[in-house]
Amino acid sequence: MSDDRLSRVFAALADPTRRDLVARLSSADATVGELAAPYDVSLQAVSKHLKVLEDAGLVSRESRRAPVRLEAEVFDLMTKWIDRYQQQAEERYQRLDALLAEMQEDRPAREPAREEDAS
Amino acid sequence: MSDDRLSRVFAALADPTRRDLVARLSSADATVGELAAPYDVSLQAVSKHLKVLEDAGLVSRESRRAPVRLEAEVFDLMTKWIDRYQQQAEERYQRLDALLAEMQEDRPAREPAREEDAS
DNA sequence: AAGTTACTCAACCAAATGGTTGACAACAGC
DNA sequence: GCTGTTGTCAACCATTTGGTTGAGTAACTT
Repeated sequence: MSDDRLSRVFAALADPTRRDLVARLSSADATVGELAAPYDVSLQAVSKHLKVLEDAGLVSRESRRAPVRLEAEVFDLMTKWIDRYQQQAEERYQRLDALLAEMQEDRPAREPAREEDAS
Repeated sequence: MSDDRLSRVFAALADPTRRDLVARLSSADATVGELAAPYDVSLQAVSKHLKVLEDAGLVSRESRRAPVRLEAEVFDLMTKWIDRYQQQAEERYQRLDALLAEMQEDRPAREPAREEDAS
């Protein structure tokens, strides 16, 4: 895995267990033990998942046994990236639509309607 | 990796090369060869990256040599997930702030100011 | 101070990932 | 209908990932 910030955040959220941890932490802070309880994997496995989330900056803790807290600001990193390219793509499709519409308008003028095209 | 849709999308975007492909495709459709040109990895590697993006529903093609097209709607999947938990977390923090503010107001009434606290 | 509880570290394992090279398939152009 | 170009498939390799178990550390409790 690449180690840049955005890559770590996306990679962290690519795992359904970790997404579920984030979902639960959005309702309430919780300790590692509390977080681990619902899953049928070992506590160590959940501890590792939390480390991945922590390395991505998605969660934090003040000390070992302190409740884990969601760092929701990191979401902005993602939404900014997404919005940028989504917007760019949509603008492009709008221009394409406009172009097609323009071609539709122009054609009858340049190539007058035949019988089949007439209303 | 889990095979649910959201996992595939996040995993696909966890790689910087694939994010760059998406970024470039947001400006213009392009063939596999065109997309591969700027990178110093093999064409096969880029072809694999595109397959990952395609399996995630992020890009599509009409035929093998046709230009690759970005499917920007998939971004909505992510933003919906993100927004939901970001919003939930933020509301919770607002309630926490409100609670703290309330406690600040209440304390002087319940526990009258001692000398040190007085203005 | 000692014991329990809560968590992490370390070593290991199987499977997935990102890359390679070589052979193959499919489509344009002559 | 060949031929060259474009892209994919297959096999392989090193590294990473997500899981395990066992041992260790750190912090409450008494």
